[in-house]
Amino acid sequence: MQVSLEGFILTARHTERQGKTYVECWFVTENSVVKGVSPAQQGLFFIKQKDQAQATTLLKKNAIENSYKPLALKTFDHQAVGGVYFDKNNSLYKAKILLRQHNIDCFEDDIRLTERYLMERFVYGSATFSGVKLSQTSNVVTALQCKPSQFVPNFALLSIDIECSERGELFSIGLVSDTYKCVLMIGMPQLSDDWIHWLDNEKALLQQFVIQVSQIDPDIIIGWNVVNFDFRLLIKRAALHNVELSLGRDNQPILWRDARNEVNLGFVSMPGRVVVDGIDALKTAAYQFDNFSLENVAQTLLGKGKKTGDVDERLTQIEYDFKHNKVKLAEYNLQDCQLVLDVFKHTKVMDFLTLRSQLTGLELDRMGGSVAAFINLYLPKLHRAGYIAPNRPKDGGLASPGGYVMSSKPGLYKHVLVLDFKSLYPSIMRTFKIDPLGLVEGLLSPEQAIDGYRGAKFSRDKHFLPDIITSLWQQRDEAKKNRDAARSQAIKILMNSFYGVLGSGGCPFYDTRLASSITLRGHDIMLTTAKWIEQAGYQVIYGDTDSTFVWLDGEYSNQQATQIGQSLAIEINLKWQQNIQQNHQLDCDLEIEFETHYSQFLMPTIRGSELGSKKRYAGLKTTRHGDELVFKGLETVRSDWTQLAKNFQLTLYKMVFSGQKVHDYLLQIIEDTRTGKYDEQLVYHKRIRRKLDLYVKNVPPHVKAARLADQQNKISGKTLRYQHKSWISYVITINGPEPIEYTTSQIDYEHYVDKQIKPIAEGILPFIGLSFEDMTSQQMGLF
DNA sequence: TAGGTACGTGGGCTTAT
DNA sequence: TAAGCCCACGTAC
Repeated sequence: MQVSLEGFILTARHTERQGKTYVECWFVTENSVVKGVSPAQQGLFFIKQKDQAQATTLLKKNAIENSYKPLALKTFDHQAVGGVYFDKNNSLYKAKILLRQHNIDCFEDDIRLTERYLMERFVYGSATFSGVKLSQTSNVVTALQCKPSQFVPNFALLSIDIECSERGELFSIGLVSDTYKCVLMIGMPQLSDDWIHWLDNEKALLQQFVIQVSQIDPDIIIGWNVVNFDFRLLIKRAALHNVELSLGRDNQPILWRDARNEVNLGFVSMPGRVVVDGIDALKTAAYQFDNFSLENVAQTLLGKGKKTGDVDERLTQIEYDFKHNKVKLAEYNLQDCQLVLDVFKHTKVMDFLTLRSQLTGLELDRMGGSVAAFINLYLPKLHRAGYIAPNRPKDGGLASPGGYVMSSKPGLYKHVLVLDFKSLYPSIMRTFKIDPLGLVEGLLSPEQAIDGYRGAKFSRDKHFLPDIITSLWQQRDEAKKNRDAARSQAIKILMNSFYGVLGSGGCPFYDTRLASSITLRGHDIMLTTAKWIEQAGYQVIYGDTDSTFVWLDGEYSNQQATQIGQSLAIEINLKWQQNIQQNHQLDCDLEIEFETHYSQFLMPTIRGSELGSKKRYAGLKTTRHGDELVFKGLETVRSDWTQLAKNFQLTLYKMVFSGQKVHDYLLQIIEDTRTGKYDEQLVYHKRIRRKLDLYVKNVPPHVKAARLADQQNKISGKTLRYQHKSWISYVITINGPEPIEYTTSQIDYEHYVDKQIKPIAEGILPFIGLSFEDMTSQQMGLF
């Protein structure tokens, strides 16, 4: 029976049967879940036609089955290529290794079969698919055909969370969806709510979990660190008890893969279901939290969530409850599942991931992947233009410069305006037709081409990126108009990733001329814009990459300042249009806009110098809704400064901006610090970004503290907590840094006065004619 | 299971004195 | 022991 349906691809993989390879996709349709199986597919890569004889001989000698076909395609250096085709994935893999060993270039040999299958059909996430169904009730479609679509289903989400002992023995598993909740708990049945299912032992728990998931039949399983904690442990315990974790659809087993270069990182996959971790998902959607614990995220976003003590305390509590109060543990377990579900709903992060998938073809559970997204979008178009992708540079390629950061003019200012270019790099790529194919074609006919930098020339009409960006830009404007934040965000991130990808040696299209033609054009735009603003009679005091800070010397009302900002923006936009039409005969897509009016603004100097600082400033922003203090780069916004320093800086700047005297406050805070009034604000938090034993050349304070902590943990038989990448909280004592959980020495108050208060005071006091040294030495004299 | 560069700061380590 | 270099971290864009 022939069918045609619309669906969204949950998972796609290739399978082999009788020496042939098939693409197998699981689709969620409007009211069913369908497995589609394609006709037999061949994997392929390309080689230069001149290498064909040697390659064919080598493959034959090694008995690797293949077929070769010359194609009307060429490399970026204009050499004709042919495709080498394989029925079996393993043959392709062996072939590329063999040919590489004999220095024969293979192209696009790392594009996987399923990815190529979908991208060459321009299928990204959604698909209209058709094929043959065996019966009315079957959920399998063979002879699959796919076409692009925009269909989005309602995904069935299931939130899971496990509780276990410190040694990793399972206690319980919570499962919560919109319509169902339960906790599977090991223990003798006792009087309790019916959502608690009692199981005899760990093996029974795991078996029941598989049954439960199969019955709930979710499309997407979510949780908090669910892959690298929950599933990692579930898989380990299942192996121990010889339980098959057939959690996929059609009872397919779940698969675990360790990341290549990371110890504590792995991935799960299973046909027909996707596992999405809340932490990864929020990070991908550009959410930022100081601390990605579920408690903190739920508290920040939803204003709810339980208060928990430190990790040790929590583990002890769980183990205690498992012995003495299982119902309480079950409730706790359930609550975490519910919180994750609530966070997903609140942030609409699945909407974001779905849109990202539709824009890029990346799977829902694929994090990062900017290069892959670029390839998915670009490669099919490139092939149709007669080219294949080059290989990524072996040595990472030549470096390219980044954004232009102006020297700043330090000072305490009134009325500083910030003008920003909207999406500067994408707009440069649009305007100046920056594009990999465009570079190849531009160099072929340089006389009509657009000048780039570092010898680049870009074709005026043969290119893809400018049009892709233009289309995305329009879609984003549309999304903004419809107040569709998830869509707007997904598009913004994708647009901004294009530059990063072209500037990354990990991308096959990397070319320093592409990246430099974007960034160096940015330099020129910044400098020229600043020049025009000065010609208009204002002073530019700073700028970074796409922003320009303009000082209005004099007295202005908010309205007047805004007026000036807006007319400056209009004037500059006009000038750029004229300039680019005149010099390049191109339409200008650059757009500067008036962003902020700071009624008070501090541009500090570099510490211990007269020179203006970069990437550090503070200002009092005036908006319709009132005043707001903004800090950039300064201690207040740095997670590795103490709360004491942050509170001090905030108060001090407020006082200075409002013209208050700071003398008494400064002396008071120093005295209060010394007398122990702020002891709980003296903690440093810092990440330990490497493994603890890799710090050999010099041992920074946070590493010293971490080593002390783990020495103590070892002595008292506790788990070592700092050996791999981790976070440490510590204080500085008269005996040096000590971890907060094992602080024994007296706090070194002079350290805090000297290293947390003094530098912050010295950052701003000189601008109001004061000196920290003078103010405090008078005080010292009194003692 | 490959987005980037530019920058400031503190502190340890090495070296010249 | 002061100066300079380099490492480590976090941040702006």
